[in-house]
Amino acid sequence: MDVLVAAPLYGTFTYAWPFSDDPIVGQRVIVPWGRQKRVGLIHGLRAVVDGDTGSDYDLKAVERILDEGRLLSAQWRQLIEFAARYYHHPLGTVALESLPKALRVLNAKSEEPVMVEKARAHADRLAEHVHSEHDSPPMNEAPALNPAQSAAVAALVDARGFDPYLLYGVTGSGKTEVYLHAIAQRLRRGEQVLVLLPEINLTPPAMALYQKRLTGHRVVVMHSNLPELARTKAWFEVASGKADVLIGTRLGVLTPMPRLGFVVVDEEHDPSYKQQDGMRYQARDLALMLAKQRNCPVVLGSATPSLESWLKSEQSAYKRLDLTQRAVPGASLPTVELVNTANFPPKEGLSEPVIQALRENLDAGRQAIVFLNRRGYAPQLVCNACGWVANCEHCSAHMVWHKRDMSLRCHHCGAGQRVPQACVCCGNQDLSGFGRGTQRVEEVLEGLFPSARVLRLDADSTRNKGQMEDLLEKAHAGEVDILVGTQMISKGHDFANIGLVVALNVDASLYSHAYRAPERLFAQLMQVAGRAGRRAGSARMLVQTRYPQHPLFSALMAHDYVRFADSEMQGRREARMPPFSYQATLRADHRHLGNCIEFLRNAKAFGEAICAAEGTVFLCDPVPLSVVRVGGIERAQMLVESESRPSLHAFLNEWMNWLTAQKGAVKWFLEVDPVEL
DNA sequence: AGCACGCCGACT
DNA sequence: GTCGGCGTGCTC
Repeated sequence: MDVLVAAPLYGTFTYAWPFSDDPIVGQRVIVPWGRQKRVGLIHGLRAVVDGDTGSDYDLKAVERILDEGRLLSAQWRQLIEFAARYYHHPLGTVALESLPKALRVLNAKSEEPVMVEKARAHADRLAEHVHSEHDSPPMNEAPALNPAQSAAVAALVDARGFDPYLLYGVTGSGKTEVYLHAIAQRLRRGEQVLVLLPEINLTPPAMALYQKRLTGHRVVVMHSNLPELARTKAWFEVASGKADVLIGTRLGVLTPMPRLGFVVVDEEHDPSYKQQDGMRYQARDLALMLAKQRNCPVVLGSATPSLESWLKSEQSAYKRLDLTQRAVPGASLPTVELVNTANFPPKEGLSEPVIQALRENLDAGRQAIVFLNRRGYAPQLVCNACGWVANCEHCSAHMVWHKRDMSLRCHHCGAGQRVPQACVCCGNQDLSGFGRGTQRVEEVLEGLFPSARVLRLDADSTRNKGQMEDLLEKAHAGEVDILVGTQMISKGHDFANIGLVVALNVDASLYSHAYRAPERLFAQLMQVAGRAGRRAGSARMLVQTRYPQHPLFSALMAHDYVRFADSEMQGRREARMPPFSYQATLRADHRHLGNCIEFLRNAKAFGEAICAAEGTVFLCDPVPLSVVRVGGIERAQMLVESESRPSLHAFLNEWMNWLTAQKGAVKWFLEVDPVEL
């Protein structure tokens, strides 16, 4: 009997089966595990004859059966197995950790947490899904579609079998309406639908909309912030096939869906689809694999598709559906103007033309957005006498000054302390902030426009539950004149009266060594531009930059994603970078950087021995991460590249054999298709 | 990952 | 004298 257990160990574990009932693959059990007990998942029924395992360990017996029947279907296991194989992560961990906590950890008192029975009973109580073309009510309050939207809906409704689509639609072109209409029709066929969104913040409004419009169908949400019972209930509802629509963040893709017939990945370009710890998967890519395995259509939607998806559509691997016009008649995209900071040096971060535009916009009685991707008051606190800078003691990073709560905070490890009264180094009391974050820009704006109502929207101002909704409500109700915020303000929210958008602090992304930075910046600027002019009336966007001649801006001014994508794609093609090559990184963490580098050097030497014959896989030299130390741990990594995905994975498989055999204090992990480089 | 064992420094 | 820091080893 082969059992999967949540441990960072590759392979299955063999146990004896002492019960008269036959074991079922996909059933949970309790197994003895060293000195403890763990939840296990039956993965194979290989019989063990008379305790003879053919190996040298003592066979232990399964202790208890947790599920009466099969909990996890073969279809679900197929996706989980693919993910574990592709991302080179232990199968037991992948399988167990994708389940709600109640289903995978043992409770001290009763071994099966009460929550499981509650959630299971809740799902059992729901009416069985009955599929009928006729009693499925029509969609409520559906606005009329324009021809491009109708064509997209028709394609998505008619699609049969595995059929990937890229819905390329400018902001405000009504992609959500396309999803809703297509989903409504597909639900009538008795299919379950998976809708992935990049962020938790986007789920409440999506949930409200989908529930309102898809009456008669059960819509549930799933994300990591959901209270444990709610998540377990949602899981059972979806896994039992009782719920029809699952709206989820990336982990939603790992939920079993027995009747799955259609998959939507909204804002497919969004970097949040990439998990950044544990199994570092790309949920968009797993959604594609899920659709392939389940032989159903999948639609990726974006106004600024990832270059990966764009290339696929150019190669006709994905069918393109274009929405080139904004859905609301009269709504237009803002005119984009560049403010050259060489000619208009900013005072306190804002240049004269920007201040002027803000004033005019206020006078016209319209709202403005000021976008800058940096929270806090100032990214550095410096001593004006000796030049000392407040640094984090655990990380190689400056502490960020948060003036509101008089604290210094490290954005890498989360450490916080009070702002010192005087310089730690020389005792001078003249300390000041260097650079500007959202809090400081908020303060500057309040000083410049004393009668304007300024509201800040970032991770700090929306920390508490419901705070985000409250602030957005204020903005929608017109109780705000200027909204200052990070990228948070650019995602999904539909403000009615925005006449001006200002983008600050964009230059670092233009010539960053992170090769995806321009792609990300372009997407952010297009997205925040899309917040303006959603209703009738013209709007402006001002971008403050020292590099107005950068080609990114000419594409932005023309609202021309295709031009941007073409030029970026050409650069990637010439440099043989993704999507024209495939990458993986090996990272090493240890208290001393030297140990990380040494480990990686050995890994490189071994790796080169593996692939010397073929020459299709290239290993780069180990390098320290740009922020070397976080939380007292130093980090280094090395990049592995190949122009052939199969070659890369064949290499990684062999390399893993060596890596898993290494003993030592250096923690390492592989990342396939890394985004941050 | 957990968890236990074991070995050294610094405390009531 | 022990409390507890974390290096090391193990899990069918």
